[in-house]
Amino acid sequence: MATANIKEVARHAGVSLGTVSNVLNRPDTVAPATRQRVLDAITSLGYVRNDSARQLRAGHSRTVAIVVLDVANPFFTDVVRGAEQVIEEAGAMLVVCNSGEDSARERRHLELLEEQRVRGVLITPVGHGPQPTLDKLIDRGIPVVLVDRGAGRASRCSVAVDDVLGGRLAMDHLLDQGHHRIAYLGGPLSIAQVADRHAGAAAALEERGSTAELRVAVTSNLTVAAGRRAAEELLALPARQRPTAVFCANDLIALGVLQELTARGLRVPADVAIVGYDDIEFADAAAVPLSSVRQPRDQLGRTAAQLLLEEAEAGDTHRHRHVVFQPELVVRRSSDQPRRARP
Amino acid sequence: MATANIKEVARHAGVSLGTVSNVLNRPDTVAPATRQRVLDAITSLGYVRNDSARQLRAGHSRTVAIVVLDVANPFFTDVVRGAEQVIEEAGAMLVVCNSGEDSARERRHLELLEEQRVRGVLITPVGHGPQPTLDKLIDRGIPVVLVDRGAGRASRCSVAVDDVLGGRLAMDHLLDQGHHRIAYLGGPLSIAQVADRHAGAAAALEERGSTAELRVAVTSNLTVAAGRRAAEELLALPARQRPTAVFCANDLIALGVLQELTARGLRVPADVAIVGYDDIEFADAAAVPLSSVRQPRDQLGRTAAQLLLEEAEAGDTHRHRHVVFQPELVVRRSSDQPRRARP
DNA sequence: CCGAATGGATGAAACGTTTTAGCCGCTATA
DNA sequence: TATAGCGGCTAAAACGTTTCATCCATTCGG
Repeated sequence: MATANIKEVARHAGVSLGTVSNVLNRPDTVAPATRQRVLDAITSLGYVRNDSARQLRAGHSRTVAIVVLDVANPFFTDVVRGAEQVIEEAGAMLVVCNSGEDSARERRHLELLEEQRVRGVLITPVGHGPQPTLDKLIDRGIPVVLVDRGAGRASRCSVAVDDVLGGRLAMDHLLDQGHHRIAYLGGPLSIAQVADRHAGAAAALEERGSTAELRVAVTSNLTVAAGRRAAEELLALPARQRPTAVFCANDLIALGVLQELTARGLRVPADVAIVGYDDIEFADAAAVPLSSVRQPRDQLGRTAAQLLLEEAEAGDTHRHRHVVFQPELVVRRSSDQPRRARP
Repeated sequence: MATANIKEVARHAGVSLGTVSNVLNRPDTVAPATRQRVLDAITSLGYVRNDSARQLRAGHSRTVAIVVLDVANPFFTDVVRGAEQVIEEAGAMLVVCNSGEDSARERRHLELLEEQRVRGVLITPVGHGPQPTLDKLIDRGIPVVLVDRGAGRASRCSVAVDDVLGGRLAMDHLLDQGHHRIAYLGGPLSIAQVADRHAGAAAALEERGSTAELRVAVTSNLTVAAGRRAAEELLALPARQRPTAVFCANDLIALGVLQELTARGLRVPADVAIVGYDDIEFADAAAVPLSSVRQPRDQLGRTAAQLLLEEAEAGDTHRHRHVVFQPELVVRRSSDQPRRARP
C-alpha cells in the first residue's frame, strides 16, 4: 500500500539512490549487472515513478493540454485525435479540457493548467478580445498555439482554416444556384469562426454587386438544438419573406435546421437549401445529405501539436508561425437544385 | 520569468513562508491585516501555486481521469460531459484519455496515470479479460469505477446500462415486426457491450422459441466506416439469404449501414429495417430517422463520477456499489414497417 | 612504475509545497 | 497574582525525484 519509492528500491538492490535514478533515466551509464539488480528490485517492489516529484524537479510537466469549445462537437473530436497522435508519439500526454464556449470555464481551466505547469496549451479561445489569462501563460514561458483561429498575434503560433474564404465559397455557391433571400445562422458572434464565416459570405455578396438579401439569425450556441430553434424562427416568417437558402455556421446547426424544416413539411432543397460547415462525418449521413465546407480537421490538430512541440523544444530561439489551410466546398443534395431566375 | 515561489512572496510580505501557505489554505487563521499584505504580495508578484509541489506533499493529485474507447463517439462525449460536470463542481479536474479500443494504448495511459498519482479513474476497459494494470491501480489505493461495464467485480464500483436487456428489446421489436432473417452487426466481440447486446438478442430469440435466423457479422470496430463495410458484405449475399433487418451494436455502425444501403438503392425500412444502439443525437437526424436503444448517457457519467468521489472521500470505509440503468427502445422510421407473415 | 584518463558509483543539494510542533504575548479565569 | 488558554505567527521537517560534484578503482600510455 505505502507506495515504494526510489530510496527503498535502492536499499533493496544494495545501491545508492542516485544509481536507481540513473537506471531509470540513463540506463547505459550503469553497469549491466547493477542495472539488472535494480530492475529486479523495481519489479519486485512494484515501484512506479512519482511524477509529481519528477515534475517538481524538472520545473514543468510532460503533459500538453487542448482546450476546446465543445467536446461533443465532432469537429473538435477530430482535431483532438489529430493532436493526440503527434503528442503521444512524442511520449507526452494530451489532456482534453472543455470550455463549453464559456469564458469563465475557460479561464478556470487555464488557471489550473498554469498551476500544473503544463508543457504547452493548444486552445480555441472563446472570445476574440484580449485574453489576460492566456497572456500570463505566455509570460511564464508556456507555449500556446491557437487552433482554428487565424489573425496571428505575434506572441503565439497559430493554425487555422481560412474561414472568410469558407464563407465566401458557401455564399458563391448559393448565389450561383440563383438564391436571392439567404440567411446566415450561427452564434454567438463573439466566436471568431462565426463572425469570419459571416464576413466571407457578406464579402461574396458585395463583390458580385448582387442584390440578394443576407439576413443574419444569431443563435445562442452551435448545437443541433440551437439549429432547431433557429429554424422555428424562420418558419414563423411570412412565406414571401422566408429565405430560400440558409448557410449555417456549422454542421450541427445545419442538422438541426434540416430536422426542424422537414418535420414541419418543408422540402430540402426544393423549398429551402442548406449549406453547413465542417463536413463532419454525419453530414453525409443526414436525412438529406448536407452540403458543407470541409476543413482538414485532424491535420489542424496534428499541425498545432507539431508547432507546440517545436516551440517547447526550441525555447527562446523559436519563431512563431502561422499556418493557414484552405477549406473546400462539398456540394451534396441539400443545396443541389438551381432556382429559377426570380422566385 | 523565473516564476515566483511561496518563499519570495513571504519575503515580499515580510512574513514567514508558513503564513503564506496559511493564507492560501486556511485564510481565516491569519489576521486580516497580515492576510491582506500577503494577498497584495501574491498579486504583485504574479504568484501561481506550483501544483507539482503540492501534490508531492499531498501524495496524490486533484485530477480524475476518464479513459474512453473512442473520443469521437458521441456516446462517450456525452458520458464525458456528465462526468465533467460532477468533477468540476467538486473543484477537481477531469482529463480525458482515449484508448481507441487498443489495449496497448489503454495500458500506456493507465501507467502514466499511475505515475501521476491521479485521484481516481473512470474507465470503459477495452477487453473483458483480467486487467493487471487496472488491478495494480486498485492495489495502490486509487479508486477505479467501471463505466458501461456491468458484471461488478467486487473490487471496484461500476455503472452500467443493462446491455443484455437492450439487445432483447431490439430483437423483440424486430421479431414483432415479423422479421425472420436478422443480422447482428458489431465488433470486436472482445468488447463486452458488443457481446452482451448480442447475447440479449439471442436470448430473446430463444425465449420466444422463434425459428427466425440471427446471423452475426463481426466488424473490426464501431465506426461509421465499419458499418459501411458490413453493409457491403450483406449486399454481396444472394437476395433470398439477405437479412430483412439488422440490429447494430451502436449507432455509428447503423448510420454506416444506412448510408451504404441507400447508396446502393435499397429502401429502409421497406427492404431492410435497421435498429441502432445508443440513440446519439444524430440518430434522429439521419437520412431515415434511426430506431435505437437509448442509454442515459450523461447520467452514466454523472453517477460514475459521484461514485468515484465518494470512494475517494471515504477511503477504507467505502463499500463498492454497482449501479445499473435500464435502456429504452426508441422506435423511429428505420424499423417501423411490419412484414407480412412470411417473406 | 607513475600520472592521467575513464567507467561506475555515491552523497548531498535542490525543486516548492504543506504540516506540525512550538513560541510569544495577551486575556480571561480562579 | 498565578495559570491556563488562545490567537497569530515561525521554524523546520518531509514529500520523491534529478543532477552535479566527487570519489574510488581500474586501466592505459609513456
